[in-house]
Amino acid sequence: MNSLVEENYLKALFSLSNGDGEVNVNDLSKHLEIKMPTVTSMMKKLAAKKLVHYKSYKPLRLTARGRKEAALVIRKHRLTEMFLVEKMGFGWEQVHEIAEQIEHIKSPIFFSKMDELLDYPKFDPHGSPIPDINGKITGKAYRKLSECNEGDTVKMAAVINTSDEFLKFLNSREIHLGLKIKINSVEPFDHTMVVSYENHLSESLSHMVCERLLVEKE
Amino acid sequence: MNSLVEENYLKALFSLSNGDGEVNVNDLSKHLEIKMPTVTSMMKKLAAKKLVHYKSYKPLRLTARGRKEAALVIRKHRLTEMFLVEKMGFGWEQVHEIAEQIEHIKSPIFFSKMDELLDYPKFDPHGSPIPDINGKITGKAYRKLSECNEGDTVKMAAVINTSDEFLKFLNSREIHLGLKIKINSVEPFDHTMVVSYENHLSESLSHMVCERLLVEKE
DNA sequence: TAATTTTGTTAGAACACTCTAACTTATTAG
DNA sequence: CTAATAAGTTAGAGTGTTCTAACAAAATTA
Ligand SMILES: [Mn+2]
Ligand SMILES: [Mn+2]
Ligand SMILES: [Mn+2]
Ligand SMILES: [Mn+2]
Repeated sequence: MNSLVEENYLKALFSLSNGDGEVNVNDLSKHLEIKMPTVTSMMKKLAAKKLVHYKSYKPLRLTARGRKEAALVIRKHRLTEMFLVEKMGFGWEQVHEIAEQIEHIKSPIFFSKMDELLDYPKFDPHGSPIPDINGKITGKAYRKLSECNEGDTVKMAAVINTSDEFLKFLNSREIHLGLKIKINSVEPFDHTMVVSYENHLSESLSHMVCERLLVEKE
Repeated sequence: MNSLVEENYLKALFSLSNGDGEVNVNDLSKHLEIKMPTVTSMMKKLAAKKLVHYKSYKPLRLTARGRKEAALVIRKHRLTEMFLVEKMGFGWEQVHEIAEQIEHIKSPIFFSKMDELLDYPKFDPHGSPIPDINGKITGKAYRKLSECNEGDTVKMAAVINTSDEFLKFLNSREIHLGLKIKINSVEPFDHTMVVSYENHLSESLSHMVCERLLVEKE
């Protein structure tokens, strides 16, 4: 059984893993806001538990077991977020902090009950895929809104790096998952996009914003 | 802000407090399954935080602040149990262990949302009163079934010291809160009661069981 | 009352997790 | 290719929570 602290390290390792699955101590340290020596010693501990491949001065990699256990924590996090939104009436900008705590509850039945009540959801309220009970993730490859072109019509599929303020901004513009957005024009200078959707006929979205919106082509 | 561990000590102190509000280190130690020296040092820490009155070799007493903070943890515990039963479909024998963990979640809005969704419940699934947001408890004085007499008809109001096995036993006899029970006879030798209710015309309940059932006189 | 048992405290240590300071290895810039 | 910078490690310490061993006080028994 992993501790709350270990679970948070595993989750961070997982989400910082790119294509090659490598993570730098430094990046992990910054992401968790925990100093590098502390991270190093925790990596040795997780290596002893066969959850991380650790070699001095080399990038970190989760083992297959580590990846699975990380995915199961992420599963609990995302199921919780979905439950909070769908069954308790929270806004999508309110649920991350609560899920950050509830993901550590030790009670398989608690999460399987959530799963059942939600009718086995595939995505969390921010559009991120919910890993299955074996830790397998079946994620679609969405594209960033910022990479789309003038004239495209796209559908909102997910948001990246979901901070409170960003989600509140989206709320203020009535941007939500499933929304159909038409790209009217792209400013060549700063990549600001002018888009229209529903009763918003001309809304400007900065490049920062468009980088954080994942969409599907129609 | 109290830690998870401190919250568990406060809760234990509260529930071990009798009329005079005094608790022995030894009883607390046994209740928490934590050795006495550890308890002593935690009591000094809680005393430094003005949550406990501590004098060497004297019984422990919660301060007014300590009592309030304990009641607020118990509030979170009981709200959670009620939510798990009423909104998630758990049995009353399943919820205590989960609530033991969720009571430590730091998120006022999470618990106030539960309270709202449950329409401000006054009792938990075991009949224990839920303290209000100020830590005030308005508990009725029920009586033990074991103290009632032959011929009495009573209504199930609460269960004491709710263990898994005990609640499963009650389930197996279809005994639940609100149930009307008639006492047919009391065995003078061992105080076993023969009772009837609903479609159970003659059910024997040992003294141990009757000691743990709280009832209201009709 | 005196001996014994129970209850409670002190001292010292261990484990989990965190930090700063100092050092080493790897990467980047000139 | 060196010099400077960035990344990573080691050593040593601190906080929170727990333990065992030894001792002291209080309560109980004889
Ligand atoms: Mn989240
Ligand atoms: Mn977390
Ligand atoms: Mn309970
Ligand atoms: Mn608890």
